[in-house]
Amino acid sequence: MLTSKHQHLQAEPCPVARAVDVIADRWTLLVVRDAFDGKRRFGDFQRGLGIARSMLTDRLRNLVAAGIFEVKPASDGTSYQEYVLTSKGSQLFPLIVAFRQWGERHLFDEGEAYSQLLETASGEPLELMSPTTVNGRTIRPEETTVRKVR
Amino acid sequence: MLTSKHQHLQAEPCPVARAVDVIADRWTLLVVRDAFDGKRRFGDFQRGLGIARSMLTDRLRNLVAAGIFEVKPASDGTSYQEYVLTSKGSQLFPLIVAFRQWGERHLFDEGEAYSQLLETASGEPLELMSPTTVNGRTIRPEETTVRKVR
DNA sequence: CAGTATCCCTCAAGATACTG
DNA sequence: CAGTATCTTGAGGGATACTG
Repeated sequence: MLTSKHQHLQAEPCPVARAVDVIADRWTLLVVRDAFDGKRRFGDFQRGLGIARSMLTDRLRNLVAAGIFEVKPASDGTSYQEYVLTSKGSQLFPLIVAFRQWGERHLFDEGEAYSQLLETASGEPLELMSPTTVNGRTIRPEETTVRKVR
Repeated sequence: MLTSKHQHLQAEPCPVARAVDVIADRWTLLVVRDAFDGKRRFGDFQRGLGIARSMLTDRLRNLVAAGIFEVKPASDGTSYQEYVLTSKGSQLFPLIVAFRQWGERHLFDEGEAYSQLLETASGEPLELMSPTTVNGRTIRPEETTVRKVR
């Protein structure tokens, strides 16, 4: 059996540390990205990513164990399985969008083509996400504090 | 010299893939988190994270090379350096907040304590970030499409 | 204090072959 | 097609010692 990750961060009181421990792995994040893009089958992920089969097996297992994917019987009647996002998994959408928006802004040359995320109905790109106060005002990092433990 | 990362994703047209390639590494993300928490010195990061010195050297080097940190002379007059977020680095704030908010909601038991991010002035936690259309309406993953290349 | 230089060991990762 | 099993390589990562 392939090993899972270190896990030592799961005892941390910082939610960032725990979240990083669960999903901040290159293959894991790309699998989740593809799931938001509608992929569900082992072969869909495997071909799209060019990931080694054993790696994909490992990542899918971890994602299911983490409650991010759930396994369902294949919708086409074959005896295989589909990996679909749970509610917990779907709530990773803002995280994937945050990766995307930062990448769009900072990792492409002027005029260089990139794949874009659009609102299907309007064809418009999304608004740039930013943290806001409860009143809806955009907040800058310097205006925030971490309260150590609650 | 310690090696940098694979880099093969930097040719990808998907901004998520490129961004993942640059920053989706456990230590890298925790260093950036600490930078938002005000840390600037090698020793600050090292003690806070318990990271091996050589690992920290490698991560800081990569972060500077990626334009996320810039090196400045120490503000206390010593001959050492400080690592401060550039504008590009500061724009990772929504990403870190996305990790935090997902972690808060899904990786702590009911009533379990966690370190919280607050608006300093009001003491209030931030609003839950979510992707919106240009009109400000919250959008769900199923309402979006990736347009392959532009 | 802020790094650099080694050493060493585990594990991540790909390649390949096999199975129901 | 959807995995599992095995093998090998090299990178990730910690520990320790050294340097300006």
